Amino acid sequence: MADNRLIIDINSLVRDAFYAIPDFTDESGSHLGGVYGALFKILSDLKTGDFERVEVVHGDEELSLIKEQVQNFEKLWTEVLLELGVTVEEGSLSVPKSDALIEALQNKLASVSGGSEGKSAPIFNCRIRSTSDLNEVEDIFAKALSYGAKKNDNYVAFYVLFDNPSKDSHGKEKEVLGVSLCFDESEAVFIKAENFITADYLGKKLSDLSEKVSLVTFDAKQSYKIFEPFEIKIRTSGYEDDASDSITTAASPRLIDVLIGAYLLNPIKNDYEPSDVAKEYCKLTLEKRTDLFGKNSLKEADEKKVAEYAGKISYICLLSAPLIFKKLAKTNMLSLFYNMEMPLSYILFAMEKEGIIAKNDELKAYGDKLATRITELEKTIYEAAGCEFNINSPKQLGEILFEKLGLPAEKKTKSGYSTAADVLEKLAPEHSIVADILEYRGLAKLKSTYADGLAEFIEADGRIHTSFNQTITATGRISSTEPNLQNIPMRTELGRLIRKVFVPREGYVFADADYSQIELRILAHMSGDQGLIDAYHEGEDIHRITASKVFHVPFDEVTSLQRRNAKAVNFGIVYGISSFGLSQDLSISVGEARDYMEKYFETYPGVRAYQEKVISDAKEKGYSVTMYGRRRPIPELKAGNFNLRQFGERVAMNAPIQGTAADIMKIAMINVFFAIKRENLRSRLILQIHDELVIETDPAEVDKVTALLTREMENAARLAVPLEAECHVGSDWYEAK
DNA sequence: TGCTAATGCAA
DNA sequence: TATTGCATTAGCA
Repeated sequence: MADNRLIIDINSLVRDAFYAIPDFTDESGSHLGGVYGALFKILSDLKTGDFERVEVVHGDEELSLIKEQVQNFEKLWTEVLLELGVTVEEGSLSVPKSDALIEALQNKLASVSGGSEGKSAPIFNCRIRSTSDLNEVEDIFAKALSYGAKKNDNYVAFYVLFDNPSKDSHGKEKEVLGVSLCFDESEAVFIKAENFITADYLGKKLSDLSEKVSLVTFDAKQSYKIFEPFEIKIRTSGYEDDASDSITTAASPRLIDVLIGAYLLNPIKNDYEPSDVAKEYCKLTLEKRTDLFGKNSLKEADEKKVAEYAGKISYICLLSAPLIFKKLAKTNMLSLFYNMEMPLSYILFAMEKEGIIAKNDELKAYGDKLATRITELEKTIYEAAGCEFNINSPKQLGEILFEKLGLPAEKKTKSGYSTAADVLEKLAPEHSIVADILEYRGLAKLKSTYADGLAEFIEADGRIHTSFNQTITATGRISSTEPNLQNIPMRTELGRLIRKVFVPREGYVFADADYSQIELRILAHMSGDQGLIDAYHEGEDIHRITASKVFHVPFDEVTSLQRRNAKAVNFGIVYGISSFGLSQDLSISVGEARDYMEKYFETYPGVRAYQEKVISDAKEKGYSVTMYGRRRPIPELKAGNFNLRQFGERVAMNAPIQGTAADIMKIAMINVFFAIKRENLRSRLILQIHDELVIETDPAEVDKVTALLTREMENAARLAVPLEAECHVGSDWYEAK
């Protein structure tokens, strides 16, 4: 076996450490930058990875800031090699891994850690006080106004503190406990919401402040529950991708959400809390909310601790905002931040607030219908098995099928037999119990997750208010939780019927529009492959056209099998397919799958070239990029493990496509939302399902809204191929889709 | 009670 | 051994 090398590209390593993409942290999670961070990263890679040699390469660097660091690093590395007695040849800084190397690097680390890049002491240089005196509060807001109104980058930080939700119901109504403010680094104040100081009052104060002052907070979407930023209040225009220099010298005050900023700078971090921003950007340690208060009501907690917690968050926002701003500018994501994500955060809030009606009675009736059949199936299954057992337990089910009934066991999982649907489907001819189990599984899923699950989320207004999360996905999509309304069944008729319980308000209808193959169209655009681009200009059925070209048959003579295969390849390409994966999907041999892919790439050579380019760029930079500059760090590309690296390559191919689709949908949402506002319509955007938008529509506005929706979606971006959106109207979600 | 694995739903 | 998510159930510490 060839030797395992840890190849270090100084430029990208230093650049990544500098931008903290991917996350360069020490054991405690504190952010490390520059040479110190790079050294630390190499050491941890060396210790954890299975390497025999280390090789250092570097290229030209344009940014002087990074160039300097690269030179520093190179000097340092050469010193280490000299200490070890390794001869340094021109252009080849390669050295075998040894304990001596690790020790020498650790000594270097210790010698540079005393410098400016070492960790600073975690101290909050900020007094925090608390008040609920109306006069005093008026005075504080007046001071904030006079400070913030002087300059647009005189930020005033605030944080709206909500209580924990009461545990009994799913109702998300969380009480406002107060608002902290900080605009002077030496002091933060927590304003308690009590007596004359109501949540409404505080919200009004913030709304007024936002007219003249740049505000910064953590998780703006939550704070919209009490205030409306002035820039949203007066806005009627859609998305504009203005140049970054006009953003940096913004003419009017803006709202800044450091959570969203931190997410854009590192979207692969699991979740962001204020303490994470404190650690990464301010090098301060902030205790986590659950560590301080658990999940109990904060009303029962020590008032002083509560005020300190809220005050510190404002302080962290004030300190981190300029740093996050600078980093967004450096990474060319300012426009993405200001023009796309910030307005979107308000739209998501508005959609959550609007919610969607789900008919409780119908949900219940649907669930009861399922329960009847489930009971029947249980009986049949127990009889066939010869005993009663928990069908929902893969462990017990595996024992029954593969031991008691002696069916041929195929796949194994970590803990036993696999009983996944694709395995069972192959076993179906062996024993009649298998088909019943599959049906049981399907029904049980529908009942637990959808019939029963969704009913739990219907609130007093008869509507389900999902949470749209903007800072979760690695690619820039939004996600939906509590409940997830982005995975309501569609593919089977029985499941699809669930959609009938989602209805618009009395007298209204739904307008539902979805993009036609947006990801494949983006691939055509980004790859610039003329064949694929032409295919989209030729006609409607892209899969048939692809089949025709790939299999060299006339368009009208494409068989349904050929079309199906072409479709699978089209989809697979977007995910960064392997021939094995394709063979699984189509139930064909790996050889045949490889043949299909080869033919596909011959047909669309630009696609292969594009994918290779994307991978090599990502390897060089450590991240891949969407059309709108959104970055997806891919540390896996530097992994020693082959499978992990392969995964990294698939991610590198997929992220720009999925991410660009997400970007375009976000633009469409902004344009749709403000067009509705501009035209004073009563219709409301209520759902987004990645490539689909649902609007609750006043029947009098149907023509206007369907036209608007289709227009804004199709014109959200101008690509080398047309973007197509299909719009349907119906009196429930089933009909409208 | 909290965590992970297995499973399956969507784009 | 196909991308991105979220919810449920079992099973176990």
